[in-house]
Amino acid sequence: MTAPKLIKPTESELAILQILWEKGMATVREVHESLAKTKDVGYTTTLKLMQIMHEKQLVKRDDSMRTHIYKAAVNKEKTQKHLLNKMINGLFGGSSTQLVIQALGESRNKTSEEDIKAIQALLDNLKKQ
Amino acid sequence: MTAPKLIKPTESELAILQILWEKGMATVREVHESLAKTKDVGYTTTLKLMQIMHEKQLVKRDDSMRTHIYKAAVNKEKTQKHLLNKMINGLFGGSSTQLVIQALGESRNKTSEEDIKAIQALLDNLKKQ
DNA sequence: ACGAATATACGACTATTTTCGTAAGTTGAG
DNA sequence: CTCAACTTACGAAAATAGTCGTATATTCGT
Repeated sequence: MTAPKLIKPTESELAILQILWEKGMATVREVHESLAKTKDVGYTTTLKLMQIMHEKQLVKRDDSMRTHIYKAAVNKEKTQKHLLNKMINGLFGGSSTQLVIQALGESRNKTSEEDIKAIQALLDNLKKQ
Repeated sequence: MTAPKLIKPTESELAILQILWEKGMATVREVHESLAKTKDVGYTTTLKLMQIMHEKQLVKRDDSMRTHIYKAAVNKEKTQKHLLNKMINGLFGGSSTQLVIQALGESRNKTSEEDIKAIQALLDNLKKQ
């Protein structure tokens, strides 16, 4: 049992997970530099956050070297699904399609050909039922 | 200026807004009974929360009677959009379609004929561009 | 070898959110 | 009228989240 049952990252933790998912693995410094682009925060704050995440088992780390290497310990898709479900239940009365409708309305501009095809495929699949 | 610029209800506040959106208007007692169905919380807790929400302008109230009547002061769709965007940016790398794909995969069962049509229409619209 | 730069650990302070006890006023049944 | 039930207001404790200063250790360039 390595991963936590209930995935409940805070907002800051999510920002860090985001970066780790993208990079695969990273040092505190790397994560911090990335964070610092959009948020004004001290290095030790990032460090502390990542240490807490380690305690909570949200991230794994290799501390065999002086500079520790971190990686996400929770699955990206699982986490997305989990939080998406929470939002669907908490904000869209349990209707995932209601959320989809809102979200599609949201994508004013950049919806790629492939994305549309992917959605169409899912939709066709739903139609069959 | 009645409504707050930035809509940032907490989780508990969201639960209350949810109820107010559904009921239209309600007393603290009504909201509390509704909340109490799924969460074990004291009456004065609900009351306090609603008072805070009033300060924050998240709800309006008619206090001309002893028992005050509350109603949501923020628009449901606006709030949904706002939080959806936050999730899209914070968890789906800014890609709303990525979220849609996840969400559609989520709707295992209950996707009504109408819902599918609505989504199809939006999709057709996107295709044209 | 020495000092600057950089790393982790850790405690503590701040802020926010959630919780509820208690006080005090109002209402309504009998 | 009187008391029990109910209401709002308020303060403050408890829980959670985010912040960073400082101590200490390690590394590296010169």
